[in-house]
Amino acid sequence: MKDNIAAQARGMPIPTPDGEFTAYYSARGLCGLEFPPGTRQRAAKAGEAVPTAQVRRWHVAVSKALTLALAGRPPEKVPPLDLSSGTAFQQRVWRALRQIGWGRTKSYAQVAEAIGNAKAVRAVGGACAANPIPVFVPCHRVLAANQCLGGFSGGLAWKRRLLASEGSKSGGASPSLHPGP
DNA sequence: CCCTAGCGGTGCT
DNA sequence: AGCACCGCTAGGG
Repeated sequence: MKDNIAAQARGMPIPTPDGEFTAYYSARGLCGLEFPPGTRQRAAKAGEAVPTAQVRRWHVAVSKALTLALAGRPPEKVPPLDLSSGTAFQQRVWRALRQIGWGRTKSYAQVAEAIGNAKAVRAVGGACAANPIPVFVPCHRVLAANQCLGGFSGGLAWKRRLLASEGSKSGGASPSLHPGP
């Protein structure tokens, strides 16, 4: 899969009230999103697309959608996501994650069941950790079985933040969770 | 509360 | 091939 253009690994900034995110694009769409620096962040996949007119258009849409999401309003339309970097298993998980609606949550076990591999619970966690596009691929909507937070590669503070913006209770039922930083 | 065993995918040797 | 990670879970001290 190399509809490679100029192999330009440049990220494009998205200023938000919560800090500056960085977005990466391929020829197929958004392929990576980084949280603002400061806390833990993931190593985003490098984008390969030069900022064509289309990429710029995507970027505007992504920026708008992200800002909306952070403001607690579900983005109505999101640009195409390029998830081709993942393994077959990861892509299956990510697709399942995208079906979890705004404000809803699932456990890792439920996601495993949803992809028809009920025992691959822990592997689902691994796939979530490898998610290149947080927020839009809502890995933050996956909680531990006891409604505890579970983990989050971008830092649990972000997971809480995202859940809060969706009106989800992040383990509110069971206060005895091991929080994070 | 803590500990353990079993689980599946991934990435490194 | 093997092996050591893990954003897990269920079951027992």
